[in-house]
Amino acid sequence: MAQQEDVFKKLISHCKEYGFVFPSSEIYDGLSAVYDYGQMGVELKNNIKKYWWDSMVLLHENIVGIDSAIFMHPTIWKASGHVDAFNDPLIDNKDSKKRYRADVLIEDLIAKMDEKVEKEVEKAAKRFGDNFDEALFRQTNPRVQEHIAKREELHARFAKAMNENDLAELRQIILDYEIACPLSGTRNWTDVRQFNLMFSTEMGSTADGTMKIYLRPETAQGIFVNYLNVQKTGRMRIPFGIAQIGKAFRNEIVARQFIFRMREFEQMEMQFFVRPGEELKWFAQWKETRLKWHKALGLGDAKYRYHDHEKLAHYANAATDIEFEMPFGFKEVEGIHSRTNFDLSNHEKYSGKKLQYFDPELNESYVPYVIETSIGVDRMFLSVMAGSYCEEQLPDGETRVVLRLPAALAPIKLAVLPLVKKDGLPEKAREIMDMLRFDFKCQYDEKDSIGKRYRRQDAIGTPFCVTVDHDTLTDNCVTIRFRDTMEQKRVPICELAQIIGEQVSMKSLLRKIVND
RNA sequence: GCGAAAAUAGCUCAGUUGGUAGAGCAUAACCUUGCCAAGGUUAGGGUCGCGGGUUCGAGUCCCGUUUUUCGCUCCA
Repeated sequence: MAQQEDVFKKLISHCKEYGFVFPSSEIYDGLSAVYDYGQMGVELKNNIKKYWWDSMVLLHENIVGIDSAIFMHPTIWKASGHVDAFNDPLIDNKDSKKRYRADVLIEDLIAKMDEKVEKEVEKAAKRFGDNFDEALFRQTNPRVQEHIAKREELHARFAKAMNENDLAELRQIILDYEIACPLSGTRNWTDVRQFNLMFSTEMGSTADGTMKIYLRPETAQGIFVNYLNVQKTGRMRIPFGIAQIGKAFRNEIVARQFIFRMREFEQMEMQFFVRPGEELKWFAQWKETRLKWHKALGLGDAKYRYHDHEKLAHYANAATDIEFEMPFGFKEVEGIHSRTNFDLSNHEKYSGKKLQYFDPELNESYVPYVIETSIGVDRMFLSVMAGSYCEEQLPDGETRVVLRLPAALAPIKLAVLPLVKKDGLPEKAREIMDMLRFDFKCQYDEKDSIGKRYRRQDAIGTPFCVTVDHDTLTDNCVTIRFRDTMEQKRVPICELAQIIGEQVSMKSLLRKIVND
């Protein structure tokens, strides 16, 4: 474990040192759990997105993409259940370190007070037997009256505090009524805090005409609210899917572990609309398809596993994660959920619009069921980096740091290196650059010894180095050096585009998914 | 959120009982070599995370704060 933490630290340093990931706002001490992608990182990230996008919309006739806005009508988040699920006033007991909903603690106390009244009534009923006038007893008994008064006082105070969202008052109630933690028994409470996992802002520039809106906590809803638009204008027939890549925002209580859990993150989601009753069949199929997509990268099949959910979210009837072995253990990279018709039927309810699909084969209308595949781009990025980072012991005793990135994802596809920076070799190298730059992201380097330059390219995962030497000027051949094996091969310049093209194209990855 | 540890150059780290900041690598220039990181000369780069305090004097001691990592907690 200590060794694994070590690898993780090295990976974070490597990301910074070679321009993959920087802490956000670094010159201002950074912003907690926010990161920026650098010049290498953005290329890798874009390539990951392209691999996913092509695997969805290129390989499936019945999947199309959209790009919906981050701002959405606020009612959408009521319909999706996000507003209700995360609007609770929470309080922590410092001794037991347990977190409670402040309103529930107080409601429990009120319930206890009610019980006391009922007990008094029960006792009196036993004592007086048949002659007992319960209503009269409740109205006149001083002890009952005392309980009820106390209860009413608390209830009024509580209701007012909840109404005004007065968190300090909620805490004061807990202190005044000496509510103790059920676990530790102490009254050592933190402040009451409102935890809303959605970021909010205001739309409209004048003070009175504003509307509270949220930054979307998932991209899925943008697909749901557009599903009929797409279905009708694209003449889609069930089953069909809609794919989307975009930013989402969650105000996590604890955001940590580098780019693994961030408050601003990017999702690649595909919602697949199916007939009711067929959802579990499709769920199983997508589970398989998605794992194949991951494994095609060649980072090692043993690094992936499924994690089936036992506790299901409010919208799901089946769910599984694809986990990747990060330096800090197996962690979720992608979720595959059978979301039933929860979202669409709720949007019907809240919007008042029919969101049904007419199935010409069954000759009936229904609200489709949905299978969701949802993958975090940043987590995927981290898994690719972690799976590629390698400190290799060479036969001569040297250590080589090499990023064994899948060639199709590598930020730089090839480096063009003149063996010496004189005798016309740089000019020849530039010629080769000019020839290949339209097809591949190339880098030119003439500084330092050739070995050093190879290692620099290894560190950023460049799969090919092309070296121009004195013979090149006469025979028009160059040495191509392969990152993973360090092997070298002499090839004619005119063959370079083909040799490299085969290896670095997305096609080579996509074919693996289709053929296997 | 609670607890622990840490923060000094782009990276990894030294820095003595408190006395005005160093190395290696990296970066840039020139010379040299030329197929797997290690030659020479030179240069740039740090208000030691930030803010207070103690002191004649703080990178060093004290307090607060920010950020990061780890453990709990949370994660629709």
